[in-house]
Parts: sequence; structure tokens; C-alpha cells
Amino acid sequence: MSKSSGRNTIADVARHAGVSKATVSRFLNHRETLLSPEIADRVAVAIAEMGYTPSPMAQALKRGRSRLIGLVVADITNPYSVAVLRGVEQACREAGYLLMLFNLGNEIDRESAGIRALSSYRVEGFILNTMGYDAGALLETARQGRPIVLVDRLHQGLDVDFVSLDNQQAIYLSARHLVDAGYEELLLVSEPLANISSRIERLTAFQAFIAEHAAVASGTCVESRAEESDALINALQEARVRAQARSTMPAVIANNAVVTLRIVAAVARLGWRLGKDIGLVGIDETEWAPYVGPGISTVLQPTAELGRLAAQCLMQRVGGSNVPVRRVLLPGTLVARGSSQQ
Amino acid sequence: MSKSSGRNTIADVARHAGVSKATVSRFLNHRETLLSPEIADRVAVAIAEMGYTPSPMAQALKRGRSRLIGLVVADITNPYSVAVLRGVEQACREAGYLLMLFNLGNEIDRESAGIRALSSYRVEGFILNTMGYDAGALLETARQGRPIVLVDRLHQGLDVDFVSLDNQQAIYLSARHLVDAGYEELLLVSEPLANISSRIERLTAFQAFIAEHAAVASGTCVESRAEESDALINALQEARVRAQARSTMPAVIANNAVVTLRIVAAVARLGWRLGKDIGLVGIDETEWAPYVGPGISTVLQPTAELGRLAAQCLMQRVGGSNVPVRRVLLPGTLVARGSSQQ
DNA sequence: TTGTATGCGTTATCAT
DNA sequence: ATGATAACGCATACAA
Repeated sequence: MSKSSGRNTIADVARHAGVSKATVSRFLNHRETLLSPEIADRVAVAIAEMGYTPSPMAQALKRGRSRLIGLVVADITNPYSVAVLRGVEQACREAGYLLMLFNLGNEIDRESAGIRALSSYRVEGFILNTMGYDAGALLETARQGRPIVLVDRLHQGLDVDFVSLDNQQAIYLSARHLVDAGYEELLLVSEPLANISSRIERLTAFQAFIAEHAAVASGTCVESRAEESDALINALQEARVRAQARSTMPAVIANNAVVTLRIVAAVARLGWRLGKDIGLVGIDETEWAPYVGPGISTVLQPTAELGRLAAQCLMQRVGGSNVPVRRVLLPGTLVARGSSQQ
Repeated sequence: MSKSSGRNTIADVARHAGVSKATVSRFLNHRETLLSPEIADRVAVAIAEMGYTPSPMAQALKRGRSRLIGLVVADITNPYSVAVLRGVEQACREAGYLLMLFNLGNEIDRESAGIRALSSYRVEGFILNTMGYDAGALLETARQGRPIVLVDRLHQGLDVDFVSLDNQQAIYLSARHLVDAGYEELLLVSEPLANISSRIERLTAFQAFIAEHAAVASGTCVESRAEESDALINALQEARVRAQARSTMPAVIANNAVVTLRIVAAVARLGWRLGKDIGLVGIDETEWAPYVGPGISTVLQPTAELGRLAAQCLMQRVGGSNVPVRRVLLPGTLVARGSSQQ
């Protein structure tokens, strides 16, 4: 290879090889169209010598397809989103697609801007993990028939593929684990529902579990906000009082990693010991879970797999498939640690 | 607004407004070129009615500039990288640039692929936070005069702008804090140097600090690998023996958050109490630092600011500036918690 | 099998 | 002040 890799155009290669642009283009795109070996060779050599790379921009313009997938995430700071991103990225790469990322930074009003920006780059499909405030209406105008896959958060009124943790399974898994460990007074702590489907589903599943297991356990739910640590502490204390009426300890299910951390802080403030004085299972595995207190039991989401599936669903539709809308739910895995052992 | 936002072309708008494409283009780009208010109005209305958005692809093709900045990250899973990313993103957005992210997923051999991919999309500049294995040689061929800014990791032989934490200051800050807190036996724990400049700088700074403070403290260094937790435990125990010879407790500086977690695990295995039996300051603030043990003291990097500066440096050069190569070092901030209080 | 010519959506150069 | 037109880099219908 000699000099520039990007500035060279197909015309340069053609000239260098002593053929027409069309021939070079055919060599690149339609290898099957048998061009005489001699010519093919000349082209190949020229391409190699010049380090020629086609301009995806020009290709996209001409073809109408960009080989780009648009990924919109609510908050790139969220480890869950990053983990999914990795799966998406890998699947896209294997299929020859490049990922165009748009991060909302939790500013929901940028959602429309993000979709528009991606749309203007002619992404061939969208993967959305967002708040979904007004996406429904907006999206229809912006996507122009391009497929969409939703991850983790379902938007009502948007009839598209959906890939997510099986929230009911995850909650049942956690609750049953805690009950099996001897806890009878359960508390589900969630961030404000804010109409986010995954949070609502987990809440609903929890209530269903409690209803089905009234004989062996009772449970309550509470929303936790960053600013109101006292409310959480109160909820914990009340749960403990109720538990002691049954001569047991209370146990908490944390709806996500953020809440898990808040509970850890509250428990520390109360001077309780995780596992001993209160049980805890957190949804979402984290790097620090093994090292906080006696280790925090978690439900591990198959994030990479979720991302891969989302990308594959999308690319299948990009490829023209018209199968009915799918809901793909993957089970979580319990990682038992000290926080759920009395 | 009425229907499609992306498929409409400048020709559609022109037709709709009863003017030529050139006029619409001028309205969009050269507002200064006075077009008659009446015509300008017609165009404005047409654009609004059709929800027209120019195609960045076509613009890039024509202009030769894409308004794209390429960001290559060694590992998107690393919270540090994500934090910097947010700063970069914001600065780019404010300047009307979009970010094209390429994640290496810690596979260094993908570095060249990443740079090539970005390059082929005609990004106007690169921000690199990578391992930098062979970047030096490679880059020169791929970047074609496009500016580069390095973040956190300097590549030798690459004479470009560099933005990073002031590693010496961070180490001095940590070490002095520990000495002031009464610890006299210091231990620096680092991941394998692997020729990564930031790790080497911190090590060097630590050795310098020890040399300058021989009267009040002594110190050693150790590399930690994920697979060798025993080595770390041994190093900790040896440090304690040395400290006890001076009737004090040992203290550790962790080179990054990963190492911090390993130290926490080792300390737990030893049955020691953070702060009491061993001091700890970790470089890199994390969400979990307040909740592990008595709270872990950290050095907070101004990540968002680092990202912003990197982006601004880059865009200044993209704008044509030819100022001499810069090294921008920002100081860290100590967040004192229980792990450094005896 | 290969070359010529056209168009993708823009912007810029020329006229008018 | 506005309009026709060429060109950006590429892929393809059509001609040869």
C-alpha cells in the first residue's frame, strides 16, 4: 500500500488500472459477474496499491441504503444500556453494519432530535432504549417505514418488535429465592414508575407473586427517589416491624442497580447487616455486587444476548422479512450471595 | 408539518415553493445573500410544510466535510471512557458536530479497523482513547491530515494534542492525604503497565513522592492481575508487616476503579477493616464508592471537562488552526471518605 | 465482458 | 436576486 486510503476515488482506481469506473464498481459489488481474470487482476492490484476504500457516503446516496443501524439510548451512563450496546454492536458488525449511537443523556426532549438525526443519515433501522415520552407519534413520521426494535422499554401504541428481560420471571425468581431463604416479609423498591413499562411489569409481577403466596409471605411496594432517602429508611423500618410480628426478618427486592445502592446506603445508616438483619436481592448484576457487605445477591440479565437478539430482529426486517411483531423475553439468572442468606 | 421528514429532497421543496433548487440551497446556507423577503418566505413555508431536512450524506459528499467527529474507545464498558464520552458529545453537539463512536471492546487488533471505518465516513477529526498498539504508523496513513486528540493515553511517536488527568498531581494528592492521615507505609497497586502511559506516569509520580518524603513515609509498588488475587493479598500482608515495624497501618493507592475493587475484595478476605486496618484511596470516583465499607476515598477526575476540552481542541484544529501541539493536564479532586480515616 | 451515461441530494459556478 | 448546470463518489441501465 502506498499513500492515501480515503481520498482516492473509484475514478483514480479506474485510471490506474486502465479500465472504466464501471468495471471497478462491478469488481467491488458483483464478483459473480465474471469479468476477465486478466482485468479483474489489474483492478485488484490497483485497489491494493492505492489502498482504495469506497466512500460509504456516496454508496448510501446512490443505493438508498446506508448499512447503518441507529441506536438511541436514554443514558449511556447506565451500565445496562452499555451492556446491551455491546451485544448490538457485535451482531451488527458480524452482519456488516455499523452502529450510529445517539445518547439522550436522560434528556427526554432530545429523543425527537436523536431520531431525526439518525434518520437523516438514512439509518436502515432503529434500536430504541429510551424513555419513550412522545416517541409513538413522532416515530411514525420519522422512520418512514424503517423497522424498529424496542429494548427493555415498551412504548404503548407502537406495534413493533420488543426484546427484554422476562420481568415476571425475574421477580418470581427473586421473591421465591427470598422466601426459600426464610424471609416472609417482602418489599419491592422501585424508582418512580414514570410510565416505564419494565418498572410497571415488575411491580405487577411482585403483586401477583404476593397474591399467590399469601400463605407464606406478604409484601409491599415503595417508590424511591434520590432526594428522599428518609422515605426509604422509613419503609425499611416499617417492613422490619411487620416482619418481627412473624418473628422473621424483612427482605427487599431492588428494581435496578441504582435502587440497590440506595438500599445499601439506607441499611448502613440503620446500622443493619445485610443478610442478617435484612435480605436483599437486586435486579441487575454489577461489578461491585460481590464486594458490598457480604456480597449482594442479584438477578443477572443476559444483556449481551438481549442486544444480539435486538440487532438480529432488526436486521431480519431490514432484509425485508415481514413476520408478525415479536415479543422476545429472556430469563434472568439468580446470583446468590450473602445478602440473601440469614 | 405534514408527512415525511427524510425522503423529501431539496428539489421537492423547490417545486413546492415554485423556485429553483439553488434558491432553496441559498436560503439554507447563505442567509447573508439577500434574497427577496417574499421569496425567502415562500421557501421558509415550503420547508416547514414539508418538514424538510437536508441529507447530511449528500452535503458531506458535496462539501467534502461531514460534520462528523470520530471517537475511538478502548472499552465502552469502562465508566471512565463513558464519562469522557459524555463531555465530548456535549461539546460536539454544541458545535453542530455529530459523534461517530467506534468501540474496540478491548480488542486492540480492531484499532486499525476502527480508524479505517471512521476514516471512510470522512470524519473531520479523531478523538482516541485506546490502547494504541500500532496506532502511530497506522494513523498516519489513515488520517490524511485530519487532526487527532489523544485522551488519557499518550502514544509515543504521535505528535498530537493530548488531554488527560494530571497524573502526578493525582498521585501526590492521594499520597499526601494518606500521609497526613497518619499512614506511613504506602503501596501503589496498578494494573499491568502494558506500556500504557497513564499507568506509567502514576507509577513514576509515586516513586518520586516516596523519594521526596523518605523522612515520613516509605512505599512500594505492585502490579495486580485479575487471575492472581493471592499476589495482591501477599503484597498487602507484607505492607502491613512493614507498617507495624513503625507502629502504623499500611495504606494503598489504587490506580483505577478495577484495582480498587480487587483491593476491597482482598481486604475482605483478610478480614481487615478499611480505614482501621488499612488505608485506601482509589483513583476514579464511582457510584459505589460511598457504599463500600466505610466509604472509599477517591480521586475524582474531571471527566466531563476532559471530554469537552478534547472536543474543543479537536474542533479548533478542524477549523484550520495551526497552534503548536498541546498537552492539557487537569487536576483531580480528592473525595475523602472513611477508607482513609484511621 | 466492458464502457458510456445518468442520477442519488447537495452545493457552487456560472449566467441572467 | 434568481435560475440553469456541473460536480461530489458511486452504482446501474443501457449500449456495444
